[in-house]
Amino acid sequence: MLRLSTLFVRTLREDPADAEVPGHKLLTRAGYVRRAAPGGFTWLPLGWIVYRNVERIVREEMDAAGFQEVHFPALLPRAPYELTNRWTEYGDGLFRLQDRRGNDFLLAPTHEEMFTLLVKDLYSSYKDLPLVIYQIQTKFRDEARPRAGLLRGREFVMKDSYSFDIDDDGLERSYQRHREAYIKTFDRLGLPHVIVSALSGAMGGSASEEFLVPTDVGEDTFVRCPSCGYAANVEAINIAPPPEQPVDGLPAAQVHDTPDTPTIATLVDLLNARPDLARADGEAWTPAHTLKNVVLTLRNPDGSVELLAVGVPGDRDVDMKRLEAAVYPAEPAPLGEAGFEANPALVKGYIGPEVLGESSASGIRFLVDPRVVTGTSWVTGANQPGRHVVGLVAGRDFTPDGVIDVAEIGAGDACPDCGASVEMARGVEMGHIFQLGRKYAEALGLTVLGPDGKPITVTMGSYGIGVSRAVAALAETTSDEIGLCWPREVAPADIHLVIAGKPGSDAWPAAEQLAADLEASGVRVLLDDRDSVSPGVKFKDAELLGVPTIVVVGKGLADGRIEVKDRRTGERTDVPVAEVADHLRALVAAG
RNA sequence: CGGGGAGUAGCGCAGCCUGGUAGCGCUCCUGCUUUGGGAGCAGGAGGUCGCGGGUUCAAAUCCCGCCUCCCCGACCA
Repeated sequence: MLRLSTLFVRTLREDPADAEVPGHKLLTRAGYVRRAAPGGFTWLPLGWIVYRNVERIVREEMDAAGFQEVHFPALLPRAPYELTNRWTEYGDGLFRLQDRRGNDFLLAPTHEEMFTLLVKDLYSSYKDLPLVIYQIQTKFRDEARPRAGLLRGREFVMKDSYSFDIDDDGLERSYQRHREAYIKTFDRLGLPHVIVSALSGAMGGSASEEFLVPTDVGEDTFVRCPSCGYAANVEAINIAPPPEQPVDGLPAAQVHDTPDTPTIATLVDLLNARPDLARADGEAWTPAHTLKNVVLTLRNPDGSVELLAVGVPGDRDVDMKRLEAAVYPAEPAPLGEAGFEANPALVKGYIGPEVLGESSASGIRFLVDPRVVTGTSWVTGANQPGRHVVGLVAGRDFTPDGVIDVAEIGAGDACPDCGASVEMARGVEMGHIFQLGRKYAEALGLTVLGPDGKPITVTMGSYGIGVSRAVAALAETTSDEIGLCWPREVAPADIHLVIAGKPGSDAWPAAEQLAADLEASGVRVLLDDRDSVSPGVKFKDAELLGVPTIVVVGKGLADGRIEVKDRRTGERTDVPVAEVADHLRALVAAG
């Protein structure tokens, strides 16, 4: 039994100044966590109970799925990460340190290498597979900017599991087992979630899905189709290209003077103001009729830098996150003034396809949005200051080097599957299941002997759940204006029992007896037995702390009644004293 | 990495412009009163004013440097 008279907790009346998101404010005000370092948090007793409940649920569901728990050090030597090149590839996000002899170590951001090497160490036959092992371990990432409290720290707890199979079918089965286990896990945690298509990325592999918890404070943006159920991270969505059109009969491209049109908006205004440039179909010009060509630098992991030109319809901007994802592991950056000076063929504000492309004079690789299909006609830069070309037709007047799908996605865009309008929403990435493939097995030499005595390279999957982050996500999604509001299975207690009578009154022994009765039958009780604290304070604290059921022993006792209040709905029920214990046991059993 | 804002008691803030005994609310402690919606009265505790340097008779306050935290941004040609 937890007693508020002795519990190590202090609730705050005011919001902490360094907290921004609602869940973080409440976790701090309710005395669940304290910030201890930039991106690092101390768990207080109530928070730690909730954390361990979340961890227990995750562990139980992993075990139920037949996965086996192991535990690696968080402090690892450099060598394994050198073998996969991640010592350097991970960049500034990796915490590196040295021991007293100057040997390099790291605080692990993930453990693919260690899992792979462990299996290589112990297993050598196809008969040993499939295998899934997991751990629940503190991870370290040197985030450039920790934010939103526990949601994005530099030290956090993650459950990561890895599957090992001899072929793609086996990998698919391991993947599906995780998918099902994750759905059960999130349902039990009481976390609303959306499964979205995610990037398989440059890591290879065919399938990747994220479990997102929808909330405005999430840092991932995803699209959802209300019509067919399609859902995808904006980084992973592939838009459906329009059909190609015949180029025959389209008017020839013409270059026009377009003074004072440094932006798309001014260009469109000018086009519409010029009768001689009226569109053949009689419609007004819109930004969607223009082709905007953005030149970027790409820095490769080996340090080399190349240029890339991206052509997108003028009504859309390049989405930086989608671009980063599309060119990973290279890092994109704007060209900048120096870049324009170094490439005189590029006329700022008037870049057109003629000077772009690997076979052009500039040699700059030129990739276009999927909407720029053969037969589409565009207004775009004429590579001279103050001039644009009208009627430049893809497939006739220019041929890009390829397609890149990095334009911004917006609400109302067509669903790639069914064509209906999609919705946009934000979410927190709570889980990620991912078919890794053979990248790590190849890099680290993980093979097993097959039935024919020949080595088979193992294929792997990796699957994560943010455990500490789940506590924050729960605080974010289940709380309200007055406080936290935990799902029962993760709550620090089942019953928050408030003694609202005067010290020395009947309420005290009655509440003590009820608490003891409940505890004896396995119901977890948080008893507010503080004297010299007014009932008002106790009620406010009960609402703030977020235990799902609040029981008040007070003035109703004179009539033989005890008040039972549902934290979420606020609904109050008066229950006769003789029945209240059974009533509460039934509530708890019902979840 | 760029731009803003901030750092003064455990928490939230004022004071700084115009240099001169460091303040308010909450919390905490003592006593009395109070006990169904963040109580009242009285008394009290609690400070390296982020760090370092400088100017000055005198610096929370002015000047220089640094550190840290929070927010926004990171492309729009």
